[in-house]
Amino acid sequence: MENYLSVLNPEQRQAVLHWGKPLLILAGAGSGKTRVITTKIAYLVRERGVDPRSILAVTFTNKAAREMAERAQLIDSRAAEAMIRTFHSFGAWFLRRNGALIGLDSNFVIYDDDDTVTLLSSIMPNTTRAEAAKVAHHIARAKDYFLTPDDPELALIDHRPQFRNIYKLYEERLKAIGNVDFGDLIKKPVEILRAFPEVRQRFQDRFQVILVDEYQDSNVAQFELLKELYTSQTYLCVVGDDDQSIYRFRGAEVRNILEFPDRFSETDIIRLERNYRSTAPILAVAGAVVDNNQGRLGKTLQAERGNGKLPTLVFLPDQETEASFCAELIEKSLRSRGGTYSDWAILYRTNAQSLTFETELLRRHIPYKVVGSLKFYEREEIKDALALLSIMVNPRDEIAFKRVINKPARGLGQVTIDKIIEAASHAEPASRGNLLESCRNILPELSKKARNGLEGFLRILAQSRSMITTEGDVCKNSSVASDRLTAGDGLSALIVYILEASGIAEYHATEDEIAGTQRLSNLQELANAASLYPATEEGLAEFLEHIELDRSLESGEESNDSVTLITVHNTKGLEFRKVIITGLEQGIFPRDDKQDEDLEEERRLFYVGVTRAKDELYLTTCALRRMYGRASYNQPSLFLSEIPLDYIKILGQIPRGFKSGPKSASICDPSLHGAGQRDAEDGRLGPYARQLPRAPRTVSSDGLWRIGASLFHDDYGYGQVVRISEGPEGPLIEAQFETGKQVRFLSKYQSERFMRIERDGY
DNA sequence: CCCGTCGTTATTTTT
DNA sequence: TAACGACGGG
Repeated sequence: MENYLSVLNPEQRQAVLHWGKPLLILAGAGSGKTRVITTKIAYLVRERGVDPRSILAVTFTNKAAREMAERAQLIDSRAAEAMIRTFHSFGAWFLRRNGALIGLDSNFVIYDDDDTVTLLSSIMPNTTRAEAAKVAHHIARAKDYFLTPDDPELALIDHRPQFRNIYKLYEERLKAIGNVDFGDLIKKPVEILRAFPEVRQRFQDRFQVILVDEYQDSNVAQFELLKELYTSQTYLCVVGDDDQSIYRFRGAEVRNILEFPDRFSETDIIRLERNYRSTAPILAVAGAVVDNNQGRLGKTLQAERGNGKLPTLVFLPDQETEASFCAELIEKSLRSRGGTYSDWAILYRTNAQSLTFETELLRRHIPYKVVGSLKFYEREEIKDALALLSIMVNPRDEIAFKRVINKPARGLGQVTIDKIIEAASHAEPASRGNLLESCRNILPELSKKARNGLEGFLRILAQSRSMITTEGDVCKNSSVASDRLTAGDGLSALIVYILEASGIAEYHATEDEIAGTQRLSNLQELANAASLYPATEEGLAEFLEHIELDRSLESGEESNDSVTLITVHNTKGLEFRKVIITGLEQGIFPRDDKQDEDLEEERRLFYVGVTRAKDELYLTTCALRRMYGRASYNQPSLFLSEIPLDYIKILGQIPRGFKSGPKSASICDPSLHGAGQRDAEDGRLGPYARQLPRAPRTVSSDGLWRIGASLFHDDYGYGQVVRISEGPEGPLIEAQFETGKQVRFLSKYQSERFMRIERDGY
């Protein structure tokens, strides 16, 4: 392990060894960012004598947090004691310990977006769920931007005067219930740190080192959290890539990273620009497009892997042809050049686009998997099961209560349920809001049928409770007559019991029979997942928190070889040997309502997609697309026109009016581009202009080509070099093929695709 | 209680 | 277009 620093390149090593002033590491795609962070954690513990418990490393995904912890521990096992968590998991950890200061019980349950919408619906009677969802979205954004209901800036999120009141009401209800939403996991800790200096002091003393990964995705509230934890004694290091900030619509604030050097004085900046993932032509395309963004710190990726295949841009008539083109491309490639299905990923902007690909791949028996569409925890049966568990943890959870109190039907109508909730809200302070207690009190008033049903429900919950307050295996003695589900260890036995006894299992088993669904097996899967947790109060709370905060499903069936269908957003952090980015049309990607900052974000999204590719990149665009039952003729994506023509190989019919990017050598040479009308628009052409125009050459400056030289190309057949010019990217070769195709390519990007068949004398 | 039909409604989604 | 939820007839 003494050599763990020697595997780093100079910039990486500099980033690892850096200490003192705040540090911003601008880590380009594929530049070994994770290696740097993990090595840095280990280095701090090992060489700088930093107590691992004083290190706080925050990420955005559980996957990233896990990977970071694992890899740091591989270098130094003491790193296990560092606090490596997601922002939200850190917030939950903080609130369980300090929430009491603002009247939050430690047994809170974390509401997901769906629960939030349900709660809002109950606050806003006579509104549709869609409307409630919109308000919920706005409240979530407000929290992301650290705005309270009385903040004047709230109008920037939702200008309607009643929004403020609804938000306030929502906060009151959430507080009465004793639960929190995702936004609270960040916002409330900040409020506590601000209101209680002694708490702030404690945390500032504890965390001497703060590392933040994917900093470009942080929101305003998260920035505020960092500010509260930060002192001049703290070593703060953030890592990110402004070009990969793609979650603005969820409150991510790219300015956090852009303005980091302004917010923390004397910031050092280290750029990691060596890319170990993609070949040069792929990075050239990525760079050419993202360079059109104004709001960026700027960096240029260097391809450590060197040259490779030129990316291909394909013009297609419609989405069916697009799907069959992709399928054929994959099949042909596998046949002629080998490789596996899992080398391939088909990327699209919106989930709806996956359908055509699925149909086509299915038809051709090409194995595929759709990433991200599995919404396991949003399924009705799973939400039912979680609601039962939530009530056990927090008997004030009215959303969970309403969900399962009359499911399956126990003869409890809307009126009775409202009465129970109403009574609970007026109870003595000690049991205020406690719905189970309220149920007990109301029993005498009910009809026989309703009373029996409710008594049965309470008995089941009481029995479940007895299973977790006592030690260990008592659970297995309490099994129910039926055996739809199989109980495993620990908490799974409790879940199986409560699902069977409550009738939820039966309810969904019936549903399975009718609709041929897999609900029971989903419930079984949930129970299985719980077997890792002890059947104790803490185990149950931990299980629920884990589920709320980590919804990525690690399904065990990842081993089979298949093509990946995935939205561009979902590809972040992933890589594939061969990537096809589809639907590159104006209106789809980018959506045509996007302007300014939103357009720049779409461009970053395109950049993310392109930089996923290791070896081969294909871009497809359709003239006609049917969406939502409407056919529309779309222009090729703006981003395609930002790619210099000589950076790509083009297949299919180029629509008239399509122009390639302005910054390549080709566009700089007026003789190649008639009017060169873009030049005037683009001020950045200035520096290049001085190199132009240049006299036509007969021999390229690198000596590889001369006019008249013969060459061969896989797709275009035989041809001749007709023009040679020198651009800022080196010699630019223009060739005329027998098929009539005229192609321009940069000499330095010539691959095996442009084969010289007559050796020049140079 | 079950099934068919109509109407609605469609970005992206780490937590 | 197509998928899903709400509602009403049998």
